[in-house]
Amino acid sequence: MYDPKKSCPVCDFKSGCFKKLSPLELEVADMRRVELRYRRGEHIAKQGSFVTHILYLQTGLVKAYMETEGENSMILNIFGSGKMIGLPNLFSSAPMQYSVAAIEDTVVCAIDKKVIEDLVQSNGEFAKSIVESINNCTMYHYRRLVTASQKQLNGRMADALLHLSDDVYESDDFVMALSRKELAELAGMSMMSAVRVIKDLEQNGIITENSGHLSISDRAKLEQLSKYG
Amino acid sequence: MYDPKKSCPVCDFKSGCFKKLSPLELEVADMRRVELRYRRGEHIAKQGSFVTHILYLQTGLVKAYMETEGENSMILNIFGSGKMIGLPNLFSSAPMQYSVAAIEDTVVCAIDKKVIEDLVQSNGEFAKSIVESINNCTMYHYRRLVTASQKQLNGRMADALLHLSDDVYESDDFVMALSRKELAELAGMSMMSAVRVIKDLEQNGIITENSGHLSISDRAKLEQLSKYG
DNA sequence: AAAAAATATTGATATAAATCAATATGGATT
DNA sequence: AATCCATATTGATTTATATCAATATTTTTT
Repeated sequence: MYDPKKSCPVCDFKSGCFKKLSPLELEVADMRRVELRYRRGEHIAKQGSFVTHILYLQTGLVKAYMETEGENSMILNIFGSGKMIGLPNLFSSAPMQYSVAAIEDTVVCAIDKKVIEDLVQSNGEFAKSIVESINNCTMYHYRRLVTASQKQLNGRMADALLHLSDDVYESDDFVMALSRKELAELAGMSMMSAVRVIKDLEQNGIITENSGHLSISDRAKLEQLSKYG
Repeated sequence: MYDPKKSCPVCDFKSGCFKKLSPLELEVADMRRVELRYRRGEHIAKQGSFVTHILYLQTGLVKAYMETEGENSMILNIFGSGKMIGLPNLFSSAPMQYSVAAIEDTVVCAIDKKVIEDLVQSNGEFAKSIVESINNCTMYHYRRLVTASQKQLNGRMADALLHLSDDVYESDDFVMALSRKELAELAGMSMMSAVRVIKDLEQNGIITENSGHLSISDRAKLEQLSKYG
């Protein structure tokens, strides 16, 4: 059922930052790592728990979300393959700020946090690429904050869809793995509002949806909604 | 008018991460640095411009804010002395994502970005402390995002005040340097709403304000508002 | 295949918060 | 001290969006 796990040095799914490592460094990382498989819907990490490992997303799709007072949580980010999860907890004993769950079947490498921390300190190129990776997230969160606090329904949904298209699927045409509820939690609105807004986008020919497949048919308009809507 | 500027190796205002540097490294940084003084209200950095320097806030108080479509901008963060500004732009050619302006008279060290980047790559302890610093910001932005998208007026203002008290002034009792408009932009609401909410907090004995001095008289209630309000 | 459960859709209503508008206050400038 | 301008305050109204409630559809379980 499980493929035999490949060791880091010969792994084809290597993350950008791991390409900066020597064979020896990769060996060390390999010894402090486990490969984990999750099915659609399964929990991967729980908000409030200790962070002992950094997760590298080999294949699949996950959501990082904050569970808040009240029942609706809020999705911080959707991560596709190649992304690292947990970097904000490097050099910190703070508990996990968010939970992680699989949206699609997912394979994760869990690497001892200490190994990553040591590499940041001992390998300048690696440190650089970790900082780059964290900073990309920061930029996204800035935009996200503006979206959340200044835009209304159409603009918020447009931003959520553009994020999926640009950063996650890297295509105008993708299998929409998120439920309406999840889309609502990503865009920051109630599920009912999400349904209405999406219906509206379809009726205006901005997006097309059939059998779980979403395509952005009028990107220009969607971007305009993101700006002014 | 200007004090003679002290060189980095003997500076008492040194940031945490600079304490990790050797005298030689400090010399190098010192040569690629200018000290700048700004008066209350002055612009320090402009959104959209190239980022050539990392700013170290020696003394004073500044706001980092995003200028958005429409006229109200949004304040991302208030920084007091000892903070570094511009770290998210390390190893990136992206333009400045936000503007920075002085709220109080402020002294800033502007250090060549390249110098900081080189130090991250060559000095592991320095890299560690830069990552720590970025990650603290990230944690704040996560909380901020939840505030913006899930809380209503009272909770949003409570969070803004708690941020000022906990992270900026580190006291329950401080000179409120922000105008109502700025408080509104920090809490994510209209200025009129900010006025009303603050009036309410005063009437309920949660905060006290006189002659520009704010004190949190009932922190427990304020924290409760942050949670459920 | 039938039943049950979860998810999605739609319309009607309630509510939070923005906007509009008028007035007040406090600093700055002359 | 008088004028001016920016900031602040307050009430009335409008608007966006959540909530409530009913129904439909899809998915899962039996």
